[in-house]
Amino acid sequence: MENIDNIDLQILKHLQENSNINTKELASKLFLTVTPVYERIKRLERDGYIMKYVALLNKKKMNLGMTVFCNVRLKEHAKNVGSNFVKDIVALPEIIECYNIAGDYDFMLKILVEDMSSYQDFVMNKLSTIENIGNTQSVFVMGEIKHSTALAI
Amino acid sequence: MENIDNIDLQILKHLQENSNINTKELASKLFLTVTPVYERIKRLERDGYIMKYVALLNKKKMNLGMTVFCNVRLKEHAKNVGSNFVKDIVALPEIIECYNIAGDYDFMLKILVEDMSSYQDFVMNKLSTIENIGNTQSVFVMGEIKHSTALAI
DNA sequence: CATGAAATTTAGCGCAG
DNA sequence: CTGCGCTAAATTTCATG
Repeated sequence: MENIDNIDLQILKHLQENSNINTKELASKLFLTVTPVYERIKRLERDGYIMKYVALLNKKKMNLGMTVFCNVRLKEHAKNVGSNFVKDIVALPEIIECYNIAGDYDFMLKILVEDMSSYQDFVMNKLSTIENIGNTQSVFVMGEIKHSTALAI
Repeated sequence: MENIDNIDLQILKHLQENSNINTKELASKLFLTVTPVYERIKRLERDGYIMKYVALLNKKKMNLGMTVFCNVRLKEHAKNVGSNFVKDIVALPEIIECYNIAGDYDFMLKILVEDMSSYQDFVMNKLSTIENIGNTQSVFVMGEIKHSTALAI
């Protein structure tokens, strides 16, 4: 963030919204030629400001229209117990995100499934088989108001 | 999901992880030539399976290292009141995600800020100025275990 | 699925602040 | 001496047969 100027920020803003924009078009938006834009993008990638380029899919179309946040409390909090839990969590593809949180629960999971019965199956046959889970609380998403992958920069 | 076969799924899987892979390389992974892969990608874009292509940035590097989930309860639940709230929420760039949820609270917000004092500033000077917010509960993220934009397909 | 033209990416080189 | 513009080769995209 030290060695990154306003032009870099403009580039990042655009690439966050659409990474398939070509260098020429991006350059014209910034009133530059392709070379500086190309070199800046490469530098931003090299220096780790840009992590990766991905395609975002339509959840509904992929039959994953149901989102549930699941708060999890562990039984024990020994270090190895927590890391075993983490290893199991990472292996479950339905779990899109997992955070270690402060407050009443230890972890919050974001889970994507097709419908309620898939969620039931997930909880009964996958989540519950993970050792050391104390109790859980499911928060069902009724509507997605805003969902951005773009950072406010 | 009806008119989409296993090859399409393989393509989507790869593009979810790295959308900058070129058609030639993707084709060789799938033991195909570039033409069918190219045409399938275009079809998946046209049919809305692929929503957009984006660059994912490094939060820490962009000085947005702190994640907070904020549960919000409204005072009133009249329809126009809720939609005003939604309009205000969408306008705040710190709010990366917003869900209408079932349970004790009405909405859950995912907020990205630099540090605790930025969060205090956000709550005091931005969130609190939104009309009709009853009460809020902040859940601080201590660690990000898993964070994927890729759907499990 | 192969081919080839068009566009874009990528790299080298010279110039200005 | 860093950053920009120009030019040209390599690569990729994309329409046609």
